[in-house]
Amino acid sequence: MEYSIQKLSQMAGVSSRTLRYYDEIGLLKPAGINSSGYRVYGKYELDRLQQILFYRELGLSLDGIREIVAAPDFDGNKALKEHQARLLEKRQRLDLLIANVEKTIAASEGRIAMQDNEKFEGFKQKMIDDNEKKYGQEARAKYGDEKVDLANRKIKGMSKEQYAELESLSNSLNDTLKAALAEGDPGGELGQKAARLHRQWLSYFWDDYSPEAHAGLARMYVADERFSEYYDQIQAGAAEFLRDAILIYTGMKK
Amino acid sequence: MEYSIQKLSQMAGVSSRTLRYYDEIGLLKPAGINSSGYRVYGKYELDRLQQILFYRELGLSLDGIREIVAAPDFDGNKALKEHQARLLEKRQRLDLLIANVEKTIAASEGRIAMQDNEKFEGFKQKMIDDNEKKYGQEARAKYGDEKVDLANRKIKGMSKEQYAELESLSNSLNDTLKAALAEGDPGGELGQKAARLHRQWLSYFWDDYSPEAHAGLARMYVADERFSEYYDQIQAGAAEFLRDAILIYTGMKK
DNA sequence: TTTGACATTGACGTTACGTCAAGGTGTATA
DNA sequence: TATACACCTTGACGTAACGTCAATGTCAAA
Repeated sequence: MEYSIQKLSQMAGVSSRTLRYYDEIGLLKPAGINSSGYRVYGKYELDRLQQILFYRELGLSLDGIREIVAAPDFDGNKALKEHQARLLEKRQRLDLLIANVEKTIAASEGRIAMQDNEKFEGFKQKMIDDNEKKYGQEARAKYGDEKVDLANRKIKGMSKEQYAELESLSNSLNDTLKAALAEGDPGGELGQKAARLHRQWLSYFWDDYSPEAHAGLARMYVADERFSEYYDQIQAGAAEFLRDAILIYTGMKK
Repeated sequence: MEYSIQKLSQMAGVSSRTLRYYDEIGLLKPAGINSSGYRVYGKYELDRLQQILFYRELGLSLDGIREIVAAPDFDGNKALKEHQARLLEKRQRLDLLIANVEKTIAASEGRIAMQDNEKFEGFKQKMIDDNEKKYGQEARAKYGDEKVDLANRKIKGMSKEQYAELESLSNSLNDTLKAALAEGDPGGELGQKAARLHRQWLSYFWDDYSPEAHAGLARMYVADERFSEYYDQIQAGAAEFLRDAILIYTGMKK
């Protein structure tokens, strides 16, 4: 059972260059060298190559693989579980992507109203803006980078289901806000419901809710045109109304 | 709405180096350069960057992305559907990986019999060997490289479901073969069932079935110790028995 | 005035190989 | 026996998509 470099490469489905490379970096040395200087591989090397390729398929770096297959006290189970977790995360992200692509296709085929898609874009934009408002520039120093990154990861790592929840939540918020505007009282039942929904919506991005931060954001909604524009497109004066509702909800006013 | 390179990078979640690189390769040029030589980006660039990142997430190369976002007559729908197909494939592969990892973990925790895992290894090995027998060396010239590669891709690209089917199929084959051995007649009902199952199993790897090739493989099962070893571990003489059954099934004998 | 954050270009490093180039080896065939 | 041809070797440069210095300039705040 002796294999030339090419035979082994064909069996395993890799290039012979790959095998030379693995030899070079000490990941898989041939069993020996024959009189002509050719690499000779045996059954052991085939097994080991399969192991290597297994881990490679899992997305590990060759360095990582070397550590794994070389270490005598290697806790394969632990590493595998860690990797499984990573794979599941990856699939979640992939599912989100697929949902997005599907949505984009559907939108461009006119199966769903284009407005929906615009809203999607708008929200995505607002997420980033909100986040930047709270954690941007000045706040970055205050809260530390980990928190910013955490929030960003939160948005990015959202599953399809989470995203759908978020979307229906923001729909409720919009509807409630409209109804509350008709009622006319930010401190009224509907106004306070809107504020509560807004808090729920916020909790998707912030780990640590505080009335102060919430109220601060509400004030920004009016001060910053990017936000007031967004809410006022629902109805004129909506940004101000929502601000007042939140200020009352958080106990900052009246 | 003017953004510095860093602001834009933070909003979009990429590094400023990335933006410089995109400028360098002409993928995303800043809106302008200010008096200090700083890059200045605007709303248009933000939108475009999000588009770029969207496609990047889908796994496209920057070159590919440039083509898409640069072409004015670009058929977005067609490209999107292609991407969707690619994504779905990717998820299939991921599912297979996850299933494999799960299996490996389960095996190492003793939740499933280790033999199952060994069988898995054995089968994978045998797939490669079978394939090499049919398409290796001498046959490679005859059948052409595309066919070899096609078969290899077939094995690698198998979905979890397909793999499960394949496995249950080989289980049936083993059971039938055992029963047929007890019956003792390769031409009998059970022997012929085994041959039929073997043909089905083969069809997972070969696109073009022919009785000649099938019979050829059956002869190899006895001639080559790698195969006879595998089948004889089911029961002594199994390889020979299977060969005879296949020869009868393909009309090459009696 | 100095500090510190931010910007610039330039250039080398990284991973996991692909792809020549220049040459030696082994064997089937004219 | 010559030669064609597939296979092997090492060496070295190329690739993608940035990361990571280095050296230097800009700008606002203390």
